[in-house]
Amino acid sequence: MKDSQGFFERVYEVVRKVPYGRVTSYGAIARYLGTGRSARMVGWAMNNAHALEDVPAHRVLNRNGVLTGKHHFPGSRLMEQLLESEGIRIRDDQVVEFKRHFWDPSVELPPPG
DNA sequence: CGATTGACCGAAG
DNA sequence: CCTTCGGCCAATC
Repeated sequence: MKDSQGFFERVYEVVRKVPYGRVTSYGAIARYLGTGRSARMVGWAMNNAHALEDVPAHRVLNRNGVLTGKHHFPGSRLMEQLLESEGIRIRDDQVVEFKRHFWDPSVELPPPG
C-alpha cells in the first residue's frame, strides 16, 4: 500500500515513533531515511504534517535544538508549551540540554529494511 | 516548463 | 567566532 507514494509518509512514520519527552532534528530523520543531505525535505514534509494528528511536529527541531518551526504552529508559544508539557525546558526558543533530550532515530530505531 | 522557495546541514573563508 | 555558499529534492508560482 502507499509505500512509495510519499517520502512524507516515511518522515511521519519516524516522527510518530519519537518517544514522549524526547526531541529529534530534521537532519537526524533525513539521515535515517537515507536522504541525509535533504533535511529540507523533512521540513517540507512537516509542513504537510498539519494534515495528520499522530505527527508530533513539535518534537522536531533543527540540529541546534532551536524551535525553528514554532512560527508554523498556531498561537505563538504552543510549540514551547507542548515541549514544556513533556518535561522539556525551553529557553529563548531553544531546548535546554537539547542533546540530553535528543533522540536519534538512526540509533534508537532499527535500520530501515 | 523555468525559477523560486523551504520548519536544514555542513563546510569554508 | 561569524558570515557566506553549496547541495539536496519537492512543491508552488
